[in-house]
Amino acid sequence: MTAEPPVPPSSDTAGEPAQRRRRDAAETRQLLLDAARQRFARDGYAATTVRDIADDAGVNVALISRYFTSKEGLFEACLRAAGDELRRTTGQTPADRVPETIARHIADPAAAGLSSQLSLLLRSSGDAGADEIRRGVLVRSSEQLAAARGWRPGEPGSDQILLRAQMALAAGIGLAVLRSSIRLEPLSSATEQDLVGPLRDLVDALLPPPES
Amino acid sequence: MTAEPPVPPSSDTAGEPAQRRRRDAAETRQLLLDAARQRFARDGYAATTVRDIADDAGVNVALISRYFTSKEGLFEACLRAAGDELRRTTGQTPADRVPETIARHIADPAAAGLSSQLSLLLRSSGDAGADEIRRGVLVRSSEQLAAARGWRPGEPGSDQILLRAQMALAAGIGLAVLRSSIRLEPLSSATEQDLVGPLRDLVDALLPPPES
DNA sequence: CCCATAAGTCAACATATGTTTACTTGCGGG
DNA sequence: CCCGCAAGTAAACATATGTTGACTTATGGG
Repeated sequence: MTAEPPVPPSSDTAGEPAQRRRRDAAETRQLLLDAARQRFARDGYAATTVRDIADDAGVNVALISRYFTSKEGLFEACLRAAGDELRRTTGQTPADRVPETIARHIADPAAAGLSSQLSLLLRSSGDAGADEIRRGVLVRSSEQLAAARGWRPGEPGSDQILLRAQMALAAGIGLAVLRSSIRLEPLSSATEQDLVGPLRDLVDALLPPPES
Repeated sequence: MTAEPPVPPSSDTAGEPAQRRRRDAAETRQLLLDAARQRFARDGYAATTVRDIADDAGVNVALISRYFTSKEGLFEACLRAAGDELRRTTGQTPADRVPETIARHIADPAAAGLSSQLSLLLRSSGDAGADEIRRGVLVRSSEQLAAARGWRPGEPGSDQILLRAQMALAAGIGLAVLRSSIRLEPLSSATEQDLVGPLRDLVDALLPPPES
């Protein structure tokens, strides 16, 4: 029924390869990962069905079990990928550019951006393994942020900074969810320009730059 | 099996009535509401089963359908209750006491506190009706907070304040979830004392008091 | 050119879950 | 005291969902 033939899409618009090789395990895996992250981030773990994900990715449901063992395994893979992505994007940000970086990535209209990675981090599957992974990602991220603002693991008054970094992280995650999942207006349609000012105030108030 | 007889609990410890009348529709309804709010806030809508809720409340599953029509209806009732509770607790807070109030209620060890009401507000059932209710609660709350800091509906530069109030709300919600659902340490075991300082910094930076 | 094998599909199954229907129980007014 | 009716219970049902195993098809080395 309306067989949708292979239709080589005559790549004219897309800058990316776009031409999907017809059978490519690695690419299929990645398609599933991307579709899953979006769904999990937006709707949560339990509300997302494996059939939804497979349909979004344009592949068969059974491949989820094949490539990721289970829905749970796919979720864990998404968390790990979010951890990598987070480390990559915020990794070499100069300490004083943190608010701009967060603002730019959170306001990113492309749904593939950091926004969905952040949202993903507060979704839980109830599974202990996944919870452990997420906790690790969050701890590492907050430590990274705290370190950029003067936190040193052992130092006495230093744990205050870590706590404040986690609060900043919480603010970023809450912001991402209220914007992209809940779609609260006017927050949801605020631009990067609108967000960067308040975000700078927020981060600087929570985490004053090391010396001034 | 192990019939758990009516066991009149010889009210010695509890300050509240505690002595449950054996058949009381209003009380049963409230028990269901409380149990549902806790579950929905902690685990999300889809991950919560009506049997979980009924068991927590100590009543039969069928009563959910009877009193709230459906799981969806119960969820909406929880959202409405959260809206009322939020208006009540933050309603008559003097504008300059906002951070303390938030800190006190978020740090509240009693799980019945504002913390779970806030967490509830980012859980979604996917139903349009529930989404509308939640959006209303969030909008009213942010407007209330914004008004305490100088926002006036029509005024030109005033929408900046509303945006910032929504960011503060997002921060509070993210904080509540990371603390109570995700249990991120050290954030999770931070006391009210630990939180009030950073929270004051956060709110004051985002929403400077009207005139200074 | 062929076919072994990896990549992908299909259909069935077991189970968990929201909801309903018929039944039982205890409370309170007459 | 007693019975009608509200409050509560138990079991069954339909469906949605994660997973599996047998089957089909394209691909690329020999």
